[in-house]
Amino acid sequence: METRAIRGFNDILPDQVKRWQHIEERARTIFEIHGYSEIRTPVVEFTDIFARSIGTTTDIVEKEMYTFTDRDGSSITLRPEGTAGVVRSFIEHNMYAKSPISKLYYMGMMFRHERPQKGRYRGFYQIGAELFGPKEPLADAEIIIMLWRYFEAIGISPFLRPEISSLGDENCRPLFKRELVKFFKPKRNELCEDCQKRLEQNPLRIFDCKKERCKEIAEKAPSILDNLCDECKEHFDLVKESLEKIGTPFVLNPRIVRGLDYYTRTVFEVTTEELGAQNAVGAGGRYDALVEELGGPPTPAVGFALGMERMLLLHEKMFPDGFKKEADAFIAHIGSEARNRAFLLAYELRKNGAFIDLDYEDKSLKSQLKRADKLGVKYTIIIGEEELRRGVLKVRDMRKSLEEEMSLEDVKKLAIKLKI
RNA sequence: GUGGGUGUAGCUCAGCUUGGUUAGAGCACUGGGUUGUGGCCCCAGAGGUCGCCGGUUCAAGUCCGGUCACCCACCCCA
Repeated sequence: METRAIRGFNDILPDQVKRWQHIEERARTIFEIHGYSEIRTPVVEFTDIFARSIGTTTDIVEKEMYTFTDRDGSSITLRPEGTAGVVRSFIEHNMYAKSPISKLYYMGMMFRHERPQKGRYRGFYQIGAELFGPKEPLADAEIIIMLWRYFEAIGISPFLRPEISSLGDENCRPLFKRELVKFFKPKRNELCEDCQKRLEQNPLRIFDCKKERCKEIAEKAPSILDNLCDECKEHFDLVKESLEKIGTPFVLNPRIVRGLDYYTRTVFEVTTEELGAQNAVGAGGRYDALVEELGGPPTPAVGFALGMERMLLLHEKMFPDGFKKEADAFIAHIGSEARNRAFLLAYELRKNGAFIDLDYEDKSLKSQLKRADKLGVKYTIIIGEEELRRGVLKVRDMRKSLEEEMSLEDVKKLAIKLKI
């Protein structure tokens, strides 16, 4: 048996974790000032929850889910995305009865059995937000504005292209689909094999095809944005207007097709050129029918999900220098008596909130200073036998190579010096 | 699920074309040069199932077959 992680699942090692924490911490602060609260839902749900929300004919449900039979015979699935579980929780805890509006965000691991490649893993992390209750376009706008604000806050917005569109509602979308079929039918034989299938099942997806010929044909196809019903058009116009007022950038892309079936009206996608084929960093939209479909009361909603690993790749590009918390000081000691005293001092300083490290064994002063240097500390405290006798310690400024003696007992004064 | 590329030290890689002593380099690590002072430099040391299995051969890191893993792309998506 080889000792290794399961294919497509990665360890996030200490060197990387600081960056992860930074991205997560920024999400928390930005989302919370917009009124969102974190929710943590289980990583497994009954399979049915995902099948009903994501759509039974999507690739995710058809061939990418980690589905198991539980001991009682029920079918359970590792969550392939976050919205379904949040919606389930929203319904189960009657959140709609407690408040007309619920604003929730989540972060955590998702699971899809896909072939791994750059920016795509079987176990991956998403950060997402969901806004339940308001049907007004201001809600769509706010969530997109918050999303963009977040990208700016973590510094990756220069890499990103925000695109928005509308998919219409139950009135105009079916009509548009019929229009599309009417347009593509005569050119059926020129389309690739996949697109011929899409023409039957979900003609909107032809817009997703990467084949040159299909793209060429699709270019002349009618645009959903010209075929919205009056209500949807007004809604979309108001979303755009609000974004413009705030100054949140966006470009119209009437060819956005989401991979999940539940979206209605506003949809958006944030893409990048920097990541190769997996170019979607975040995406979302409105899903006014999902809560009701999963057994809740009719509740309009809008939300998004972001790919952590993809944001991280961009963040590394933007800020290549590692994110490392540097120790405030290192304590070097000479002799076993000094070592015990150093251990005690470390404890006292840490009680004062300082980040202190030291060696546990008796090593040469040279090697201890070497380690202090590697840690990048500003100060090294030296306690030798001689210092111990005189009740002092040396504080060495590693940058300036200057040393200063201080009392071994006056920890407060020492702490103040270290935290300059 | 399909195609291509790559697997040699902790990391980045050379060696493979043309098989031949104890498989190398740089970085990192440990010790020393300084009996108590880091970085730069010098010296020494430690560290390897050459992904795995099989075949060819007197002899395989090197050639052949298979297999697994990783990466990239298709597909799909965050």
